[in-house]
Amino acid sequence: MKIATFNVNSINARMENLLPWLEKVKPDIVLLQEIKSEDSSFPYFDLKLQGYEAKILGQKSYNGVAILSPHKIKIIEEGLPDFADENARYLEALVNVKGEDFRVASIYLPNGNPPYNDPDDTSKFTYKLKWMEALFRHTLELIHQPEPVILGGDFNVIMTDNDVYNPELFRNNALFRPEVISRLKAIEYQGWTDAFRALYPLPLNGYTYWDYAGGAFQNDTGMRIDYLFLSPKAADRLISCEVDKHPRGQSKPSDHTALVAELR
DNA sequence: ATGACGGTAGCATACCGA
Repeated sequence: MKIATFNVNSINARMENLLPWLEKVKPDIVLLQEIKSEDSSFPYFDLKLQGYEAKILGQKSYNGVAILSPHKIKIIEEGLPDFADENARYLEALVNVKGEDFRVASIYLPNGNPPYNDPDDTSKFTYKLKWMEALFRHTLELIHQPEPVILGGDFNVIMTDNDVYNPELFRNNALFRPEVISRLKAIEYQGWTDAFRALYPLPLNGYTYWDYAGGAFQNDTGMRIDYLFLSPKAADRLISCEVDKHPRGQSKPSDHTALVAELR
């Protein structure tokens, strides 16, 4: 069973990049973030031609998450339970792969940095912390589910100094603040396994994002902010987990790339 | 110190992003 997470930074702008990647990698489940589209503009037909059914929690212009699979997808949650959110950032489903149910969530955690025109505005950071606390409460339930559970997405958190090309430059950034790192660690401590780090200990670079500006991809000045977290039943079956840098090097790429794991 | 670069809405430029 192959599962991937990929922040595509607009699905409609990314189809020429995404479709060849699906064709080559053939994942059983794909968790997408930042689709930046709603039902009326989502490319259901072109994905179906590639063999993929799609379920989405859409939003115009910003955010939006989706789950793709050639197998049957049953939506369980649209948005985090018991959390009023005006943004489309959480979608949970059961996907039946070859007779077995997997519970998966596509997560687009808030960025949390202030708008450029108002650096003292902390409202986005407060929202990020609240969002993480709501996620903590829900993952506490999820880890006890009978199916293997995979949480995947763009978590917008840099966990350690080894996960960013220049830690000092980001020390005060909302992706790297101690309040945010401690909240993601608290979720991990519930018993989730960071699939990439379980197989590739520090300090190996597992960057999943490189800024469009300044030749960041060519210079490998990136950060590791996309994750696949596995419940114990899923972690016991982990075979591989790789950052697939290929789509990031193609024309018209997303600024993120895909993270792919295989479970036996 | 700042911006780079890219997407969307909608038609000039503002907002968002990591």
